[in-house]
Amino acid sequence: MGMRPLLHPSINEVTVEGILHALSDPVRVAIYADIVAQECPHNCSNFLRVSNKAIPKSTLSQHFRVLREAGLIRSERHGVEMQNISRCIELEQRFPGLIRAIVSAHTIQSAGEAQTKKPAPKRPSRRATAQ
Amino acid sequence: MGMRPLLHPSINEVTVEGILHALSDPVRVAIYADIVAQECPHNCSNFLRVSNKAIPKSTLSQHFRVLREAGLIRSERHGVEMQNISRCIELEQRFPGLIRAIVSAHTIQSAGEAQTKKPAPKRPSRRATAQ
DNA sequence: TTCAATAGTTCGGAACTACCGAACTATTGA
DNA sequence: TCAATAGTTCGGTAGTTCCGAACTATTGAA
Repeated sequence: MGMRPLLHPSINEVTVEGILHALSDPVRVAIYADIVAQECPHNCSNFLRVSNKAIPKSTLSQHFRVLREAGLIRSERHGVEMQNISRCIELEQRFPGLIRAIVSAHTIQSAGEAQTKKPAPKRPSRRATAQ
Repeated sequence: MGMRPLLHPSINEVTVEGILHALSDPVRVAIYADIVAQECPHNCSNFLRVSNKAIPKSTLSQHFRVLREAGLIRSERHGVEMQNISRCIELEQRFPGLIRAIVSAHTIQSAGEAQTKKPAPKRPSRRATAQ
């Protein structure tokens, strides 16, 4: 099966639920925060290098797809690599303050976690920690 | 099996991921927006009366539990009914601007949907509309 | 006190979603 | 043409969500 073309929703197809769902995963919100902060060319390989996490590349690929299809990022192939950029200007127009507030909340939480020194008590999480 | 006591996380156990996950469901964000807007005593029955949706009460009960365990609401039994109130003051301290931005985005989106008159193209949605 | 009504919770299974290894496509540079 | 690199798709399993049925809990009558 060939590769499907990357699909990006138009800005007014973007939903709050889609955005919140996409960013309700600790890995995805970390990826997205990185992209927004524009620390380097943003793609799967780079994320693995920067964050020293061991995430399977198939999983990472899915995460980028979720971010893309939620309207959070725009992905473009550049040679053998992918370039992912934030769509935050468009998003700011549609939902003022939303992205900023989420990224800021993520930063606050990360800072708090770093202080308490515990590896990762982060989430409500699917899998494990069930009710 | 008896009923378990309702559990509310302390404010610093509350996570961004938990909040975003809880509000990434169209029904839950609608419930929560209602609670924040303080339109009436907030509970399952009232939500069914106010929004004219037909949601099974077991599902609704789960939705309230998710909101509660994400730290978004505080639930208290009052006689035969439940009273659910927003924890927005605490939340505003922990994650400034977050709740406001999400509720505001939800309002913007709802307004847009009302205009286009389509019944409900809302979601990224589980079930149906699979990729 | 017993009973019916109301409000919400829990259980269980079906339907759905996510994760990740393996196999694949795509591009570049030797 | 071929190896290397980067990412995607597939498939199966593991986890999550939904919702009807059965349950618990509280109130207000009879």
